[in-house]
Formats: sequence, structure tokens, C-alpha cells
Amino acid sequence: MTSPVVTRFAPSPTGYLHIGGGRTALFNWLFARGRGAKFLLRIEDTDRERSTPEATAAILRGLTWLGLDWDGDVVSQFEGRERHAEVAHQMLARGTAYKCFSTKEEIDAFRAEAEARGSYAVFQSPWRDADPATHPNAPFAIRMKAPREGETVIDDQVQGRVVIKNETLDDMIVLRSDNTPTYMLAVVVDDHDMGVTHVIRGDDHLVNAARQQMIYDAMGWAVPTWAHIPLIHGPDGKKLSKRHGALGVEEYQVMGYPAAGMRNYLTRLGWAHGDAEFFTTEQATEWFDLKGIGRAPARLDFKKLENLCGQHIAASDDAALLHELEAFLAVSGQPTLTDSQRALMQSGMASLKERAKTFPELLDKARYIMSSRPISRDEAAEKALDAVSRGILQSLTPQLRNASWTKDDLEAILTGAAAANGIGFGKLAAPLRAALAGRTVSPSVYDMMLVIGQDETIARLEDAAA
RNA sequence: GGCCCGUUCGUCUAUCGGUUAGGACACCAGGUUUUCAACCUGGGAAGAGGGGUUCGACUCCCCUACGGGCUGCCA
Repeated sequence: MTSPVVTRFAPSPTGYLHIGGGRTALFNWLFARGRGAKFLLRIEDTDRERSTPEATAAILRGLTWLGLDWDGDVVSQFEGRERHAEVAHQMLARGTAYKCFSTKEEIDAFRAEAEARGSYAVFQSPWRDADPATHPNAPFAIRMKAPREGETVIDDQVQGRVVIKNETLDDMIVLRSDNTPTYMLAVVVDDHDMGVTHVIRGDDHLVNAARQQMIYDAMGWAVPTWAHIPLIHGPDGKKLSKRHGALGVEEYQVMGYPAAGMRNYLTRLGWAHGDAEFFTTEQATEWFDLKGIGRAPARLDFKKLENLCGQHIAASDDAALLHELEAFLAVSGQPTLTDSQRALMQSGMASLKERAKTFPELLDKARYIMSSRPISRDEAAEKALDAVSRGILQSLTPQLRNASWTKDDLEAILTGAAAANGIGFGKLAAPLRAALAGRTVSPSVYDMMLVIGQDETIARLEDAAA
């Protein structure tokens, strides 16, 4: 009988949602959602010094923006501390753990001495096999009685069969002398209690998996399926750091990348499904598997991210895109759309979305919608509006006033005007763009005219011709 | 220092012993065009190095180099 699949994402609330953490969460989510399984969220807040509620909130916001919804309530690891202590004591009772009275000072001294000698032996507690009768009446930590010989084998779905010699692992502390659980114990207990079947996490935990597996064995619990994924590196191949900027998932939102494109890019980073590059989230959940995860760390490539985002923007539903655009405006601290801007955006979206890779870019292309008369013009636009062009624009307005305002009608008028003036259409389009958008780079003149309408078009042309 | 993991075009990757080593992004050239974007065509571009195993290695094994991780009463 195979138990139903359960995955989880377990971040420490010590900062925002890291881009690597976001991808780890995404992989877990994809794996679960593709199998009708559960995706749980647990906050590893046992380190009271470094954990903050603000960080937890930021992580939740990041996940939500990425569209990764979790099942059930968010679990606080700290809340389970009594259960963790209980398990530590069960280990004691089973003889798979022991009380260690060595003080932190003694252990530090041992390490310092070892280092001075140039050796790096693991600390071996003198209390491992001590007679309980000799136990002092003093605070103690509970240490796992780890096997000293043999090896622990991690059957990893990504890294393959990884063998760790037990002699290289020490008797880790599972319960501190102040009765608080350590991470090693807490993860195992929580994953077991939450029924987690697949642990998909960064490969910085690969060796930890061996230690954790010892606890599973000590408690006689079923070991989950391991999948340790490589970390993400910066564009320079080095560890991701502040220097690379854009470490937090939310920063990507502020930069204006659409969530769908972000998901696509992050999924593709370190995972492959043949030659599939551009895909929907539905396809991703359907295709995602552990086998497709690569073993080497991947670098962030903003160009590819942008390309994918452009494709997703173009493929998006107009109304949904407008909603996401407004959300972007809000998080990036920009003014909200006025009612008329929103209405124009709605009708202009179809042409706008074909040409933008990010929301700032889309907004830039939508300048003809975002600005109102009088339209301010940049230098190139000013140049395009020379005396001759102004004259042509002037001569155009009577015809436009009588136009039926359909694409065909406008096309007939404009190409006719170009021909009448003995110029190519491109020569006419430049001043039109300048008049309509204040720039010589803009969406199609027909699209702009159709979106802003007859009156506004004529008014802008008259402004420019004046 | 010890242990563990990794290494295919600039980047993300395909390949699961036999391929002219494929695709995508980026780049370069040309085309189309109503500017930008898009689009079309073409191009350059890779198995870290060295040993094995094998009729045959990118693929399996070993060594080296480089990168990363772990080595806490942090997570």
C-alpha cells in the first residue's frame, strides 16, 4: 500500500522568500498538484532569536503571488515543541538517545583543541555509555545515540544513492539543555506527524538527510522519499548573494514580471521535460516529476526570464492581465488607474500585450493611454513634427471627422493621404505617433486611434498641428 | 582538514553506450514591416583535464582541477 503523496515547504522565517526557496516551494507544489496530493506549509520558527512574524508574512505573500496555495493551516514548528520533547524522551526510553551532561564550554574546548592539533574529530560525548547512576544532578541535553559503524544510505531521487559513513556523523543533540528541540529532531517529527511522504528541498540538506534518517530509524518510522535539488546560483555562477540583487521573490513582482512567467521560468530552471520551454502551469503540474530534475546548480538568466514572461503576457486573458497590472501598480507604489484609463486599457490590451515582456514595458507602450492632453513630446517626436508634417496632419482632420472609425476606413484614409502627399506610409506614421503618443515609438497608429477614439484622436492631431 | 554533491554551446537544458551531440534564450547576418516588439531565414557556439572499461563512450569506473554543501545545544 502506498500512502497518498504529501509534500511540504518548510522555510525559516528569518527574511523574505528567497528566489531559491520559491523554486523549492514551486517544485513541491507542482509535484503535489500534479498528483492530487497535499502540499503543506510549515514555518520552521524554532530559532526564536532569528524568527520574526514579519518574515513569515513576507514568505506567505511571496508564495501567494507565485500562485502557490497550500493545504490546511500554516504549521508553526515552535508550537510543536512539547511533542518534539516527548519524542526525544521516547528515544531515551528506547535507548536510542542518552543524556549528555557535557557543557557547551567543554565541547567548545574539545573542538578548539582538536583544531589546534590540526585534526577534526567529531565530538564524542563521554556520557554515551555512562552508567545512569553516575549522572550528576545538572542540566543535560539529549543526544541521539547514532551508530558508530556502518553506513547510512540515502536513496535520493535526484542525487542517486548517496552513502555516508556513520563514523563521520556525531551524536547530534535532539533536545537542548533548555528542553527545546533542535532542527534535526523537529523536522523529522513534524514531517512524520504531518504524513509527509516526499521531502523535496535544497541539496544543502543532503548530508542532513543521513542524520535525519537515523532518527526515523531510531523511532521505527517510515523514511520519506528524498529529493535534494541543487541550489540556484547568480548569473556569475557564484553563490546567490546580495550583490546579484533581486533575491526575494517579491522583488520580481515589483520589477513587473508576471507570476505565470515566473513560474514557467523557475520550473524550467533545473528541471526539463524534453524540449518544452514555454508551458502553462497546468502543463507543468501534469508533466512535473522528480526524474526531470537536474543535478547541477543553475544560474539565473534574466533574458530568458523576460522572454518567457513576454510570451505569457501575450498569451494572457486581457481582463486577467489588467488585474495583474493593477496589482503591479499597487506593489510598485504607482498611482492607480483612473476609470477612463482602465477603460482604455481594456480595449487597448489586445495590442499592448503583444509587445511587452514586463509590466513596466507594457505601461511604457501604453503611454498613449496613460497620458492626457496636451501630450508631452520627446525630442524625436518634436523632430517628426516639422512644418510639412504639421500641414499634413492638419489636412487630415476633416477626413477623420467624417470617418466611420473602423480599421478599414482609417487605413483607406491614411494610405490615401500618404499617397496624395507623395510619401510612404512610414513617413506619415511618424508624425502621427508623435501627435498621438508623444513619441516616435508606439503601438500601431491604427490601434491607438481605435482605442482612444475619434474625438480624442482629432484633438491630439490638432494640438500637434497647432 | 574530513565527508558529501556537482561539471554538455555565453546561459537553461536534451541525450538514459552507437546521434552530423538536439532545442530554447542570448548573440551575429539577412529578410519582412508602420516605429518598437513580434515574425521568417541563415550562422557561430558545448561534453573541465587525464587515465581506464568496452568493438564503441557525453553516457560506466578511477584520479586531478574547479565550484558548492555539511562538519553547531542555527535552520
